[in-house]
Amino acid sequence: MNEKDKVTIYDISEKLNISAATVSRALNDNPKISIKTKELVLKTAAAMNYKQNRLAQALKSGKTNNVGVIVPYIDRNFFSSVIRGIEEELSPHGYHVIICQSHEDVTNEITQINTLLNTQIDGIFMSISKTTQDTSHIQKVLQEKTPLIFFDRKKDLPGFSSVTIDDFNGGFSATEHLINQGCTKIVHFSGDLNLDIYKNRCDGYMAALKKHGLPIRKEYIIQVNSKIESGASAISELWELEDKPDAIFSAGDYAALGAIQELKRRKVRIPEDVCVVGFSNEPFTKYMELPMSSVDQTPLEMGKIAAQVFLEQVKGKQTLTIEKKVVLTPELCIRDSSNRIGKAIPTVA
Amino acid sequence: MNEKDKVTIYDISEKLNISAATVSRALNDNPKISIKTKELVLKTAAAMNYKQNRLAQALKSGKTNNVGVIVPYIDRNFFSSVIRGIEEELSPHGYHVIICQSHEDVTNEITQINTLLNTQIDGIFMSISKTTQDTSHIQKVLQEKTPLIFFDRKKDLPGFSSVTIDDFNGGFSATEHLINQGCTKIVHFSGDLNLDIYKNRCDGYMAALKKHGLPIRKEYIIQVNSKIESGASAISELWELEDKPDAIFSAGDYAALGAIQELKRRKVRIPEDVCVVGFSNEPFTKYMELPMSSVDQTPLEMGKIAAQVFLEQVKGKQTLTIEKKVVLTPELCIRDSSNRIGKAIPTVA
DNA sequence: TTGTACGCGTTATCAT
DNA sequence: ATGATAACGCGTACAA
Repeated sequence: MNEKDKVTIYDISEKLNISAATVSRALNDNPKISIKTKELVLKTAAAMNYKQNRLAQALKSGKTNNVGVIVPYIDRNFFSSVIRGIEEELSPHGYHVIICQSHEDVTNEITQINTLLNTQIDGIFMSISKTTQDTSHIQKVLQEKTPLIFFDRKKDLPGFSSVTIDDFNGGFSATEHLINQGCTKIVHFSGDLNLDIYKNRCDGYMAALKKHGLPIRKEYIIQVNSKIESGASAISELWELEDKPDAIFSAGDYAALGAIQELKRRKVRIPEDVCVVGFSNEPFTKYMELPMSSVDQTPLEMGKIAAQVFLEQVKGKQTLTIEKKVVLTPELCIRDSSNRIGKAIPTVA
Repeated sequence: MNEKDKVTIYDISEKLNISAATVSRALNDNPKISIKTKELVLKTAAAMNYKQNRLAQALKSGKTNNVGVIVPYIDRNFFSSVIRGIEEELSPHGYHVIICQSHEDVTNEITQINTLLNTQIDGIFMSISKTTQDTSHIQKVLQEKTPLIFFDRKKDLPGFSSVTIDDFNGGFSATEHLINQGCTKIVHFSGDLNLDIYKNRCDGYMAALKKHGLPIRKEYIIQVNSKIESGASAISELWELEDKPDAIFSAGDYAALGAIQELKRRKVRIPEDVCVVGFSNEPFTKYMELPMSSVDQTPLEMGKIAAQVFLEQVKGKQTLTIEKKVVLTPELCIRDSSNRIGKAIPTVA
């Protein structure tokens, strides 16, 4: 009873002395078929261990039921959470999720979009890499009438939907929270300003300062990367200044962590002397020596909503260029690193 | 210049007044073709923005260049790291990685294997769910002559390759390390013993005790899940005992974290009174109040090696049932939570 | 070196 | 209700 070769609808049509077309109809709930033969087909199909070849189906229909997701790195908590959201929303609809990593390199991004297109995926989800400037490779996707949905890191291009968080709001509320804690000299660790998300967080930061009548000081805005060391050395730099800051709002959690480590090394008290707020709400933030405040980007929800946008898009195919921009509100998680309430605020010497 | 419909080899054969076969040959570096026409085809193909339809190719060849990965949850650091390893090793060879989540439920696992098989993937990588007992759905994969490679959580079945870590060794060395710190009353938080990995860690623990002449006490082996609360309540239970332990070796980091939190609440000093070692080396362990010792499972490497095993398997197709078992050695990362000796030494990432 | 013809497994159109 | 046939896009024996 070994089935070495796949059984096709022809095998079963032969066995039943009917045509392959009828078999196909039976398998696809086609109304134009008698219940008798339908049941017969279904039964023997099961008996013969028949499996639909979705490849052939796909070639015929032009739909693969596969989508591609392009992210910088899949093992970054934020991205894997978004992917989880996408997968969980899409798999009940029969879609499979293919993952690609750009390693923050446009070159990879380009080839991945191309090979993804070649495999005839039904849609692409993508967070652009830091090095993506030119967008011609993305524009090309539009011509293939393949839906591409940006999440988190997007480019503002006509014809593309996106799901992002309100990074301006995130930066604004984090900064305002620090002001409410009594901080007035607030430093911002900014990320790569080529990415809108970091630009917006920075804008939000500045807007909050402005609203509260605080000066925007150039030397208080420092470009860092997402490494711990980067945050630490930024602190070293800052502590050379005459006028030392009393708060850090970092656009990333790792830089914030590095800052905290370096501040401790310098015996600076947190949050008494300096408050710190990060961004991303990485899992480690709540388990730190001093649980760190951070802005949560609700990645799971972001993934689910991106998937929903995709589903809408493929359903209502008539409207070719649907363009939907969803903006989620981030959530500020206040923890000990920026919570002075309940702690005695020391008199400044 | 809008190309609404995909251009095929027929379109380009028409334009050049040659046969589609010749075009195909040109595109595939077939030796039986003149350099002239080959270059001509390549040039016009590029000009017409031709893209291979890998779907048709796949249907023809029986190879999709897709592999499936089935894990409980994709946003768990360990799994996303393994997947990263698989992706990075396989993508240079033209493979795409499809991800599936079992949510620790065999039912999902079964349907995922089936749909994956229907889409004609070239291979499956999988870590079984906690609830997987019966393995008939896995056995079926063998008949389809589709390679399936286990990683981390495996079932010992003939015909299947696997890449795992030596969990026995992990449990053994962690326990021995605790003994070397002077601990004699060592508790083990065990995971679900349905999974070999947890059984082996437990066996390693017991072997270390035995080797050093320490008794194996039933009340010192506690079954926990991978939640923080589970570790905390285990401590509460243990602290009811007359004879309180002086060390915890947990088969998971989250339970270990819960234990540490509860111990602190009870003013138990770590590592002076109780040493703690976890398992998995989750990112948060090194950023904790007290950086936690843990056993690293080298997930990235595990993924890469699993991918290599797969590649070998599809290359040397002649040998049908190759069965390769790779066992990696885990790495004990000693940090403050179990380091009574050089306490001042800061832990390296 | 190039062209012809067929098949991969399905589904859809047209007859019957 | 069912059957024959074409077509999806490609690769490849076989023939020329």
